[in-house]
Amino acid sequence: MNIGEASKASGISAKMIRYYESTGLITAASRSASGYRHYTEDDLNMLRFIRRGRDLGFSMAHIGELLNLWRDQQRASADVKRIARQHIDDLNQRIRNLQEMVATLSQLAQACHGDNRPNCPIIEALEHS
Amino acid sequence: MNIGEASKASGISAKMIRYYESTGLITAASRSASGYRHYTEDDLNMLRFIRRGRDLGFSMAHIGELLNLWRDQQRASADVKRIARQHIDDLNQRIRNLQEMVATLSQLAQACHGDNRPNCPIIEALEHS
DNA sequence: TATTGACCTTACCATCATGGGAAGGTCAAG
DNA sequence: CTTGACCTTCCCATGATGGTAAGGTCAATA
Repeated sequence: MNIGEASKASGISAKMIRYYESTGLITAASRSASGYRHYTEDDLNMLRFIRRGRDLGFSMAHIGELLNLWRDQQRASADVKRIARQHIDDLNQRIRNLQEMVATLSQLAQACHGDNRPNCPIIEALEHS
Repeated sequence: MNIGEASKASGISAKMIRYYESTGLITAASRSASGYRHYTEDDLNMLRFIRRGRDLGFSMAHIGELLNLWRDQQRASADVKRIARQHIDDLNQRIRNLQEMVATLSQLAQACHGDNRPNCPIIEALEHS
């Protein structure tokens, strides 16, 4: 199938499929006589694998590692688990950061009258915290 | 004071101070005869205002709006509150997304033996979910 | 058969906020 | 007068994605 169909079937834009190829994340697709990329069912499975990894927030670098492990029938599941755990830790750190921001901002917003007057604890907090 | 001192005092890199100037977020600093940027205490307060906004996760666009409101003595606190609330909603949405990823990944990681064998529910989930 | 419209190709530019580095000018202390 | 710390502008890179432009291909239809 051509790249458009592969894009629809995998949920990855044609643009990104070409980009993944250019960065070496995926091997170059075979080409028709006229230069059109051609994708097999196996290629499609790989693209879906990538999309699911992205949906779980893995970076391209991590997805590259996971793809290698996927292809390696002799892999140790410990290696996969290590990458996943590392990613979970990273996600949790980001969540904590965001939650701290929300906590601070919520307090300030609650204390703000939100009317026509200029006095505002949010602005004050930004002025000197 | 010069840009290096302003950078240390505000916690914003000299690089970013120049960038903020180039994008119009802040007005161009005055210059010495030899072209060095010069910063007053007022400038410093503005830079600190920006850094605190960044610490709270506001985008540059939002910080621009907040700066305008800060300078506007006739501002309505409702405008500030609206921006803050909007940002809180955005942060909460991002938190929910990340939490969903963590939930899925944690389940998978827990089910993964993490040993020398290749069988791995994480890889399986990426294969076909 | 000629045209049309949907598809494909590459190549370049933009995002957002930030850092790195090069090439060169300025300043103050020794 | 030299040295080292600072400053200037300019260009490039990031990560993952989208946009657009200029041009080639393909299949169906008039």
